[in-house]
Amino acid sequence: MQKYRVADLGKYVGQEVELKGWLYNKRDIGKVRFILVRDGSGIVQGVMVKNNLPEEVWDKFDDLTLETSLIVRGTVREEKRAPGGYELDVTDIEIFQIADGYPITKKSHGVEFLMDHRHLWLRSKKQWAIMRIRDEIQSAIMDFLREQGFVRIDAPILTSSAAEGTTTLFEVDYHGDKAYLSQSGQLYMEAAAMAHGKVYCFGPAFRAEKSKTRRHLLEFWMVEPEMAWVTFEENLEIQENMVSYIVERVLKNRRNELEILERPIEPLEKVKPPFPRVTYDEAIEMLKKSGDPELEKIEWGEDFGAPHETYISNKFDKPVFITHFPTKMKAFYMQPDPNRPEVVLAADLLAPEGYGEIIGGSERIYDYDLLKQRIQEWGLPEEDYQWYLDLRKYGTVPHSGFGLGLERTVAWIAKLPHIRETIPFPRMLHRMVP
RNA sequence: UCCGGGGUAGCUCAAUCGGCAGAGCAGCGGACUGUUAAUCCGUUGGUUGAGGGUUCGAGUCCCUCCCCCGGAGCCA
Repeated sequence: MQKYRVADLGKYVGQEVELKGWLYNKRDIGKVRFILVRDGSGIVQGVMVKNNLPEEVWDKFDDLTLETSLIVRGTVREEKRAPGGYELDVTDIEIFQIADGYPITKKSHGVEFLMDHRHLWLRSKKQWAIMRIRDEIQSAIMDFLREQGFVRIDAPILTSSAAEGTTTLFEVDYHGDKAYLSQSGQLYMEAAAMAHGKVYCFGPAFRAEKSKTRRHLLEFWMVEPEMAWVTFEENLEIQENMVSYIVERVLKNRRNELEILERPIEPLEKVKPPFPRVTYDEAIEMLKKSGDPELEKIEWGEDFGAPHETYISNKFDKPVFITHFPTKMKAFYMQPDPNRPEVVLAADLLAPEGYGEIIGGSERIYDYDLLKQRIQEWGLPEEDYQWYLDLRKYGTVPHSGFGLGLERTVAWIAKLPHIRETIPFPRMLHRMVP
């Protein structure tokens, strides 16, 4: 293992250190040569001066190619001109393996080429920054929920039927039976919430729709908290607190990565509770008055498309909740508004800057008879939902939960044009390799 | 699945009306003591996605197929 890391070089000014890593770039201007070395924690520039180096060390520069693995020794020096503030006066280079013909060069590449080389693209500076922001968001989510008393409960990936009966699922052979890759762990979390009070699952979800947009993956990660004795309003408060905490953590711990991505931080600094709430009815009214003939076509009872969401969210500089959707539009398990049964106690959270829905949540039906009726109305196979109905039979309580899409959250916070760069190895309609 | 755009050197792209397939970068050789995608000089590199057709002649026109990108629907 390496003792010294590029990220910690500030601690070793004036000292000799040994870095183990890869050649990121090199430049040669004659009797002075520069090597950029990355070690996973960061990138540092090493300086080689011909008059100060033994010839055999000086000559090793000629063999270095992009992504050659090496061990570099040198003295750390503070340097204002260097990104990061430190440089290494190289004293020795030990080549581990010369990388011959590294495909990703310093010039521009197209998406297809980069995606074909995703296993190597991950080494690039921006991709490195994105993965570290993703990691910070995941950690922030887990820390927040743990702090709030949630227990992490893992949901199964292989399931016997659709959770919501709406979306297309990936079918797998289950020793002769049909099984499906999970599209949501929610129903299982409802069971677990009756055991632990507050629970969440955090894992992959699968949707087999042939989606081909910048907001969709076939395999994505979702965190799904579920809480007993929590009603609609309290559910929204937890969501806005969690999202605000996530943003705060990224601003605190991943400032450098945001800079690498040239992500403006002012919009993120505004993300503090409470978030604005707009009812579905109000949203329809806003669209009707938008002045855009396409948007004005929408009628009550229709779902929003991406342009509708963008229009609404652009009216606010924070994430915005859209609440009280028509019952017919939403999943079978959502609790109707007691005052208006034609709408449900559900809310979507739209991220700012046109990033669309990052959370979908609701209060769940706790009444046995109503839930049974809904299962029938939605035409779902009742026998598959017996265990789910049991939860309403043995000590039912009001409960609520939500699902937050990790990749969409990363895309928004990192301000990326496409969701495919937010996950290490994206699974898309025409992409399963690498 | 539908609509639109595209496939030319390792990469990113150009090629006028159908008339000798080009440039930048990468690679290779050389110059340069502070470079930040370094710069400068020289140089190698082609089954134009596949198949068929029209033509004296096709990267270019026609037909079939394959692949990619963007958008729609679905949703996180």
